[in-house]
Amino acid sequence: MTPPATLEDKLRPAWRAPNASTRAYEAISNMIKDRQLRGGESIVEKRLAEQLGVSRTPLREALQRLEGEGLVRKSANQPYTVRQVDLGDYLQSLKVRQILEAEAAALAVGRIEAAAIARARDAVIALERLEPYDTHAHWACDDQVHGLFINACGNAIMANILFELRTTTRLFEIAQLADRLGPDSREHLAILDALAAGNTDAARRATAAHIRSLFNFAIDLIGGS
Amino acid sequence: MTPPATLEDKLRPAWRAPNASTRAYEAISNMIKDRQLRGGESIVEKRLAEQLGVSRTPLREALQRLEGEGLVRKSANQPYTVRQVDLGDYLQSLKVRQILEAEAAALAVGRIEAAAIARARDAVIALERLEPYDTHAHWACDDQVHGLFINACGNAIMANILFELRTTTRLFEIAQLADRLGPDSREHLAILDALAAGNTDAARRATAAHIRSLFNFAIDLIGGS
DNA sequence: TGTGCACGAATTGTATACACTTGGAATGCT
DNA sequence: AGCATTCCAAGTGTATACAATTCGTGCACA
Repeated sequence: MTPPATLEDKLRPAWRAPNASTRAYEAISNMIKDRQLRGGESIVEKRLAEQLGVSRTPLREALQRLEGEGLVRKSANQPYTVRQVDLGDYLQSLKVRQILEAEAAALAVGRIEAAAIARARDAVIALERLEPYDTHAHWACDDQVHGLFINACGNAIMANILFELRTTTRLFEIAQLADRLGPDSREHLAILDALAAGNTDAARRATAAHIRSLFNFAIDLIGGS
Repeated sequence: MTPPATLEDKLRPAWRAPNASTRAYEAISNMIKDRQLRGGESIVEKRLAEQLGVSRTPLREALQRLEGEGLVRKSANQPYTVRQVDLGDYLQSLKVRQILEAEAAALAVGRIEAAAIARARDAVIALERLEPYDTHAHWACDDQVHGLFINACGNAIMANILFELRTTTRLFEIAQLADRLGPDSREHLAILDALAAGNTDAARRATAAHIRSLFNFAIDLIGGS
């Protein structure tokens, strides 16, 4: 019954219908990032499986992958729970990011096309002018800027670690994210400037300063409330 | 049929017979670290499941956990393969370790009991005098020294990342590990000295130097062969 | 009323059957 | 011979049935 290899088949070498466990993985990952599943919430396998239209087997595979990435947690004979990133976790993650991302930015100097930097700069400016403010766009812009030098740092191991760290820091429930629009934009532009100028040390400093700024913002927010 | 909670039950709150997937996980993890499963080797699920006395379901759970830790890899519809850490991966991991572990050592200063440092020092010296040389003991000593400050750095996120990085660097097939006995011992003692002296900067420098030494050792080994 | 225990529904853990995919050997064609 | 095609065996992906565990509920008893 398998149809002979048609032109179409050869045109999509990578896409191919993703299997059930991958579908579940992506769906749950998005549900967590979009806060449809909130931190601390426990996941009932049968219910979620039916909701996603897969059986429990691929669902559990997806959850295990997510556990490896730190998005959910589990202990024996207990249900999976969506990871709750508390202030302590958040600050610790930021500390590691400060160290590693600063170095990634330094390593990326001279390895990024000028056009890519320009595009990121445009995205930052567009975000600032976007009306009304949009959380999703904020994250997307953040991804573009940070991804720019993280992926160009030439160290895939470092890039992977930073990818996961950024995923979990994003889980931290930050109510006043909109207040970060101004600082983020300014600091992102400073990083992009340093990268464009080919200044290794400035890139390192600007990135460290940006993350230190996030750190202080969180402390002020909690401490001052 | 459940027997009433006996004294024994209350005495072992944490041990409890581990479930099948945990057993499989630990068994496979050890098989990989002991090189019973060699890098690049592909894993046939049914065969390994029977070998371990579990069904494929918990076996696959174990493999997924191991994939999250980077010990095995997999692409769709392909068998799991034991991760082969090539020179590039090894050097990249070391680069990240150099940055992070140096910082962990610095953070750990003043947070470790003097007795624990003394014990680690004894272990280093005992290893050097051990006759005949034993690979397993070498790793155990390495774990003790590095674990000492990694676990004391006060940042669980950083500690986890370093734990996994150390696991994968250990996978790199280094034939001449015995040749590292001298340098490792010397450098480990330097780190312990700095920790004992409460010298933050010295701890950072000694740790960075140690990992740089591993880096150069690998390059010389490959380049000079 | 409070405490402990037993029972049971709900949920997680495991085994197994079966569907789908892959890789390769055998086959046929040019 | 060389190349493409077909088919089969081996292996991975998924569903589902069942076993084991957990946790709440209600009862018994002090």
